Amino acid sequence: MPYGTAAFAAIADPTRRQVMERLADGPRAVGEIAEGLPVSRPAVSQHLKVLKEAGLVSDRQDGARRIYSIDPKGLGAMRAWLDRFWDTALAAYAAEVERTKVNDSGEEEAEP
Amino acid sequence: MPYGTAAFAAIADPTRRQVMERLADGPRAVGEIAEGLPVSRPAVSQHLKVLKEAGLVSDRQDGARRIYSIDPKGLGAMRAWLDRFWDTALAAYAAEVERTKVNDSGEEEAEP
DNA sequence: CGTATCGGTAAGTCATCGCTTACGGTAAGT
DNA sequence: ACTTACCGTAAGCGATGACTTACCGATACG
Repeated sequence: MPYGTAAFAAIADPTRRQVMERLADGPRAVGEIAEGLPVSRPAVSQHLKVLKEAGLVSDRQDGARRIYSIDPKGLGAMRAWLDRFWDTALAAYAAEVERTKVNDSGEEEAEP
Repeated sequence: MPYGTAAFAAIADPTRRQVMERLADGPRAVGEIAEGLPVSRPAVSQHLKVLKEAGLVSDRQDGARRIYSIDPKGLGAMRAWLDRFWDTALAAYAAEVERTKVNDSGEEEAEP
């Protein structure tokens, strides 16, 4: 799975997650996204480039401005990975809880 | 949300995701996890420390060995964040698709 | 007891990342 | 055409991170 790798690395950065949350409200231009963020506008541009290459956002030209939107494709890949993982992990955890519960019930094996 | 931050940073690393996938099959000792991975055993120990602090794994002592298991708590936090985000993002995307479709249908505004 | 296995920690190195300032190129307004 | 707004890119810097080898405490085993 060489695709989802970029997405996970992309959302690892807090600033990038802030950008994503702003985009969740709807499409925004770069300047609007950068306004209020604690970093400069060029930094936001670089973050948007990373997010785009990860398949998490898409962009469209609108005159002199550039509008960025969420691209559900990348998000879907991440969710798929998590879900595939989630099932087996939960099963293993349930089995582990069961095992621990048996041991806690007062069984000992060798040394009294 | 200062909690999920650590989890996202943790699974951003490919080696750490490999560790998680091995743990998905069931609890494992450190040596077993490290075997076959392209990094040294101390490196795996450091990765496990990060995963533990992120709430993604938990550990239990078994004699001289230390058994690690998946902790669904951290995974749940990530899923929650993604899901909360997923809904609004999809809605925004649907609206955006609608908007684009209207423009694609052959409307022009000013310059012929 | 002595010896071996298991695994966490310390110290140091090398690459990568996120940020800044400076610049250039395109589109819109006058 | 001149100017202004908008935004991507280049260059450089400081910080963080992943890895290695070396070391050490703790637990089983003879």
